[in-house]
Amino acid sequence: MKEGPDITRIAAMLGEPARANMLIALMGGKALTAGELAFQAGVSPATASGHLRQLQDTGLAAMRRQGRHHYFTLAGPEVGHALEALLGLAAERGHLRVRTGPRDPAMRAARVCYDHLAGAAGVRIFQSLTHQGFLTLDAETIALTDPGRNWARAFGLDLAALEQARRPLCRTCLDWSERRTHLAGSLGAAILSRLFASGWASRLPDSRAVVFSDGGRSGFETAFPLAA
Amino acid sequence: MKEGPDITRIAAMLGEPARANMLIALMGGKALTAGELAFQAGVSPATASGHLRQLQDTGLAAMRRQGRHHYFTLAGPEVGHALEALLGLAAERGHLRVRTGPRDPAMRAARVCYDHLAGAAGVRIFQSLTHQGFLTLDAETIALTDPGRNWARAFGLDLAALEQARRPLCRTCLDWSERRTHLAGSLGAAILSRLFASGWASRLPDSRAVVFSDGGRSGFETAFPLAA
DNA sequence: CCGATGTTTCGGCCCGGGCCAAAGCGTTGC
DNA sequence: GCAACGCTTTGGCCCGGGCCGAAACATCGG
Repeated sequence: MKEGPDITRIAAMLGEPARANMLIALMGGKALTAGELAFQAGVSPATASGHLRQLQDTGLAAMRRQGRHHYFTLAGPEVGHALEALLGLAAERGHLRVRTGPRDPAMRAARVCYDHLAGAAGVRIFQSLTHQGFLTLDAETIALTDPGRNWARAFGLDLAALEQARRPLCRTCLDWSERRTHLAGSLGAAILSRLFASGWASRLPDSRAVVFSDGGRSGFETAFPLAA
Repeated sequence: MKEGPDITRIAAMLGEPARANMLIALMGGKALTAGELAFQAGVSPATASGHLRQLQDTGLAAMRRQGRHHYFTLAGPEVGHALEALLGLAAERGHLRVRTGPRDPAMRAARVCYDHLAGAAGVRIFQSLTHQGFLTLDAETIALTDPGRNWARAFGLDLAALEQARRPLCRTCLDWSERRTHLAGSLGAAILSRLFASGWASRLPDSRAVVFSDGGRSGFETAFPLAA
């Protein structure tokens, strides 16, 4: 009965509040320094350093040194996806963190999921693109159609550069708040950066929540119409 | 930074080898007694009992008393899916359990994933049904087409009964060994039971691995042809 | 009833691992 | 250079929780 992968090392990492807090903070997609992560997790720098080493050893986090700062990120999109999956199960089982504050509604509306947009707004993007025939869902993967490629260019994305990347262009990710699929992959990431660059949306400080400006909201709604 | 669900309770459950072993044993879909789970996990009955209580308290396992036996199962399909997701990340990160024995190839070929078929054979079912136009993938869900309904009836499934159930008819589940989608949901479960009932396949004792009989294999391959 | 079997509860041992303060390295800036 | 800053390492404390044996509880068969 000892076949297959070993869950326990990874799960043990996520099972410690300090480490889980760090990883969830990193789901914002921004690289954070060891000190910032220590603060987020509510532990001393020394303790945080130990945890961060473990996260690297298990392949969940990656480090980049820059001067005297050490910047950490999730080790890859898959880590973000696994976290979102666990968040989904936890939400379903009613395991909630204590201080579910006023930011919670904002998180449900729109939030950063590692490097792409999740929440109601993320789901809307996905549905709009599929209903307009810009995305097709095949047996295994989802892909951009030719009309979809035109749309992407019109939206201001550099498709050539995106397809250069090693990671898949399109990928689905399951949402813990909406229980629906939203768009991940390099395309999902590019759309999010476009939203930020165009000033339509911006991040709430120290949070994964994303808020739209007034003009941004209406622009978003016309750019991603729902089924006619 | 305290919004959203709390991962740690669930992750801590999976982070302890004894509990993880129990849950993985339960992924076979069969209800197991406390004693059997104790043996699977390699701990004393007393220890196992404590773990099983915790698994129930966190909503991961469910118990049904039957005489002096207490039968345990996973608390729902979502638990199985979350486990499979973690297994996928662990496999990708190279965290392998120690004694990866001769049963490993069999597991990759075909295994039970909670209540449906996974592994190469499970992926084949999914691909065959989609290529033949029996399944459609919509933005959010997958569904059986009208030709698909005819196929299902011809295959000996009681569609009316399946649609009666509260759980969705079709659902996708990501495979740790194949890294592809396979079919879950009540339809996936029904197909698996049909394979067992028809004698085409059977379970390896004390394992999640599924083996085909000689006739069963050829029957399976004609019943689920790959793309023409 | 009484003993056999399966499961849970209780008590106590003990180890892993989280935690911090203090000391040790690197890097940056003056 | 030297001092300030950021991070890591070390050492030691301590608590949570896994583990088991023994005893209590439940169920079944006779």
